Amino acid sequence: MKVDKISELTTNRLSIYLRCLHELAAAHIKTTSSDGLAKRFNLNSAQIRKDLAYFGEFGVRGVGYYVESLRDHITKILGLDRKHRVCIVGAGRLGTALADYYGFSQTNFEVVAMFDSDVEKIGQIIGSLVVFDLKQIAEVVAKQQIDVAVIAVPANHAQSVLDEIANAGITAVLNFAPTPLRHNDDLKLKTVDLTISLESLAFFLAKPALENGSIMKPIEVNRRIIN
Amino acid sequence: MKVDKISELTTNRLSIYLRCLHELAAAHIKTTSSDGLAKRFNLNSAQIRKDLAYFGEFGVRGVGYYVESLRDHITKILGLDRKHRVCIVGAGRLGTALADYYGFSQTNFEVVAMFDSDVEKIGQIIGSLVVFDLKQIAEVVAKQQIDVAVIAVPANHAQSVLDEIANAGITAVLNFAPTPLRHNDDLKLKTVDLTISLESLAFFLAKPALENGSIMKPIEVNRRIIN
DNA sequence: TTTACATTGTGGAATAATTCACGTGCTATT
DNA sequence: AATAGCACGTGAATTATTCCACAATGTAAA
Repeated sequence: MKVDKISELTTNRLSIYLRCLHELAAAHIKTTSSDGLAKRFNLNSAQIRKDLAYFGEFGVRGVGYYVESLRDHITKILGLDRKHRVCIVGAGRLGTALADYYGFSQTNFEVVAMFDSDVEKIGQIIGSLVVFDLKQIAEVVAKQQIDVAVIAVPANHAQSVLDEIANAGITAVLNFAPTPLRHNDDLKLKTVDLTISLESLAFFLAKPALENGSIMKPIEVNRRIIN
Repeated sequence: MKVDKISELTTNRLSIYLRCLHELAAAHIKTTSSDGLAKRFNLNSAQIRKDLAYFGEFGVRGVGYYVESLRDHITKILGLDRKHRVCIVGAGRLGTALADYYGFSQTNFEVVAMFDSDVEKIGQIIGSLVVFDLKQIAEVVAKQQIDVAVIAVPANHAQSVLDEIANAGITAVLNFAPTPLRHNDDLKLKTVDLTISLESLAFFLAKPALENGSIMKPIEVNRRIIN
């Protein structure tokens, strides 16, 4: 199959498939099928086959996919076959919570440094990490070979923090500050905006019940997993 | 304009516009235009006009949009003109960080209760909140008039927690557990999956540099804000 | 009042994403 | 070895989303 660019929707789904494959492998299940996976996630099976086919022919007709083999392929595709070294900028509540977020260590991400500009916080020890002065970021990033940064500072500081991160040579950033950020094209910025998520719930609550279908429709289990 | 269903992409953008309108209003700016907004977010101006037009004709031709009036309209559309009462299930690191997350209080969301099943945590005081036993959720939700729940428990407990939340009558849930969850159609579930976000960064880092365009292209400022 | 100008609201084109549907190739059984 | 059955891989159809382009409609100035 030929494609110029892989959609982020596709790579997001690969993450989901991968997690499922880990579970199947742990349960000693040897093979699975696009249909089997699709049912778990309430996705279309053709979509799963297509997502995978962008990267190669991993399946066997009449059989499906070998769980361990597919898991290894996706792991490689997503670049999870090597360790990623992460720093967190912002040693507040959110930053410290993220510092020992289980999900990070789960998949080859390791938080190796924290930064802050607040003199009260610099030097503090959080978990097993010392909080560095943000001014030192370039040197620490170089020495520690950090390749991913997390922004966990208030919105009004996020742009300058991002600039410093970019300056330090980091090209992959996960941002929790609810604000638009400017950046060069060679830096990948992923923003997790909790405010938007919350407000989309509020919109749902604001809609008249009829529109939501909660009154008219009979009880029904929905297996939708991706919002 | 006539539409059956508003896309979530549209409502997410409304949140973004709203935040910007708050800033403009704070700066005493009276009017703005779809083009002015579009430039801030690197969006197409027609898209902004269309997003707004789904809900009414808020603009004035030749002038643009009155900042305060548009802000008020969007606030109402998103259901942010009334308080939402939030509970957080899971009093671990993430849950407690979320409990006093500034962004919540920013837009009419108030965290009014926390729950956990761990006897060590029940009864603890976090900020100004006591951690309740999850078993009590139905009665607390009713008494406190809670309408939004946040799931901040490990993935393996998330499904049963969601079931209890749904049972308690809550219909809007923000989920941080990285796992697919089953639910009825009359419940709105929004999942924030940090693992997927991280892995999409890893994919970017894994791609050969040429594909990313970092070598071939001249320096250029990208104003992209939505990933 | 007329004219010049700015910006909306929107039909329709273009692009992107999902789903259908079917030929292909592999396995298993007889 | 032949046949049946299953599930992949993928071109084509459908659906969703974004963007273009322009008539409509407002303001402001002469």
